[in-house]
Amino acid sequence: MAHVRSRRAEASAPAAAVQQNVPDGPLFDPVDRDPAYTRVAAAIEAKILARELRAGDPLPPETELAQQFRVHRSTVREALRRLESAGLIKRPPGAKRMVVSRPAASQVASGMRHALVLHDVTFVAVWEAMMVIEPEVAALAAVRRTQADLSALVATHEAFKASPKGDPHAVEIVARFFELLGAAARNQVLVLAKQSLTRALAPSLARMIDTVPQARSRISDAQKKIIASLREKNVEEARRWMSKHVRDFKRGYEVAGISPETPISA
Amino acid sequence: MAHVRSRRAEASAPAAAVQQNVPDGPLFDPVDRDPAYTRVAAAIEAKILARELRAGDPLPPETELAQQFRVHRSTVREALRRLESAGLIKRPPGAKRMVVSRPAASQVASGMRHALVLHDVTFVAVWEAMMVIEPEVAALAAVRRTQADLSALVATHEAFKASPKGDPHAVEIVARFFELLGAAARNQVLVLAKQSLTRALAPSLARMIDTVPQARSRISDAQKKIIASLREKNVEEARRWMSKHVRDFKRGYEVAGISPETPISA
DNA sequence: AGTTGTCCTATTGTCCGACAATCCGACCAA
DNA sequence: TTGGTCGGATTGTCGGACAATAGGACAACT
Repeated sequence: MAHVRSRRAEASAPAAAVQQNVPDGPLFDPVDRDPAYTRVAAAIEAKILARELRAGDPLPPETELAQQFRVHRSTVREALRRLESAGLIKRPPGAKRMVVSRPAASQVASGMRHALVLHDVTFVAVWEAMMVIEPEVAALAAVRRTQADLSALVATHEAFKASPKGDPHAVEIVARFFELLGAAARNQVLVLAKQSLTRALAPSLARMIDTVPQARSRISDAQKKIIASLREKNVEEARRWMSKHVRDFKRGYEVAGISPETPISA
Repeated sequence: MAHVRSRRAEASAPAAAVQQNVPDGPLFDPVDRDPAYTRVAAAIEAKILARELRAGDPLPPETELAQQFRVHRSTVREALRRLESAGLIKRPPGAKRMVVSRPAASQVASGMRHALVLHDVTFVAVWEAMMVIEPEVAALAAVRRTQADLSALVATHEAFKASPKGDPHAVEIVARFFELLGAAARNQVLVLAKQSLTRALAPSLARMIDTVPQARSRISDAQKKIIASLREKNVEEARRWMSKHVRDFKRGYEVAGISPETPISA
């Protein structure tokens, strides 16, 4: 395995190219100089996106990859961390080799949550997005829901009603209700987007529910009405009640004295 | 720096713990055994999300991190690749040290695109999501747009009209139009979601525009109408025209003879 | 004064080589 | 069938090394 000690040559060749007067813009483009681990990662990523490597396929062992790419194993490993974090590969619990995988919804959601948090996105911004998406999801769900969807929603609704007063779990149940609704809407894209929003909102929502006494009953009521609308496949009602439901969140914040400009917390 | 050769001890201690009969659920939780690079990454990530490390702050040099965490530099580097791919840290072009950063919108979008592609999400699914989001974004934009937003939109619209027939660039201009609209709506969350959708749709959209002769003029027309609605701050019209605009995309696909079930391509 | 060349140091990118822990399958004993 | 034991394959981690580059300081040149 030959040492790679030729970066200078690689970099200076283009810079020494013919020079001419060019009216506008920079004369040269910045020369490509991404590290090997980036290229290795990109190469593997490309094969995955092109389906040459399918989800579930085991990746060749690190040593072999190193030989093929003509880089050191450490370099390969850095590339693998890249892909791992992107959710393109993962290690099944208790397995040795890495396998190709499809990014889990939760992974995408958490990526978006990070972005929202670090960009100081406020509660209203997320809420506004929910106001846009959720009612339409409910409408879709009213059309497409199966019996199984209904049962799952009912079960979750019951779980919420049964959850004790100060239960920190309650928010998770609310979140699950939203997720099930997304599933019933049969649209993976919206599910992904929704999930990100719910997850981002969850922590502050928890505070709100604990603070506002009426919150629990209002939520429970809305859930009941939404389920009923879905059962009757009443699109308009589903949309309307979900709208109300989400709007209530903001009201809850106001009642709790939390500013709408509160940034999403980590 | 001491070698760490004690994984067995660490792992078997809990497994050797007291055993008792427990009625339900597994007797033991799976023992934590994530590799060091994961923990290092998690530790740094936590500090970033907690704002102890702010965007722009330079990360300590790898050697120093290695000393602090008591791990080898290679291990630190693997952790850094993780964070890098998550967009939490990056290297400013031509800099040496890594700096803390906030995940760029484009990064989140490309993550979601990967997910959509690998989950075989179809064109209709993305289109449906656009039908949900875009009209509302247009409505918001009609309320919040500034003069500058209008100018930018107009400029892009002109660019689209001016783009030559077979220009593969045209789609990018269409995408930009959508992005500007998102910016005008002043909601970062929706911008993020939108961007993912547009990006995911772009490649197949390109094929459609090239195939369907009327596509260009219809798009141009819709853009004009949308801009006009924003100018007048006419919320209803904005929503209506955007709805039409997006609906047209699907029509274009039908005319082009592309199945709505076509999966999003890479 | 502005440009260019030289030298140093801090830090990254990459490599080499090594070894313990673990997984896996095969093979054997009870 | 169930429960050891054994060897090979592969990962996680480490120590250690060196070239390449960024950034700064400072002298030399025009």
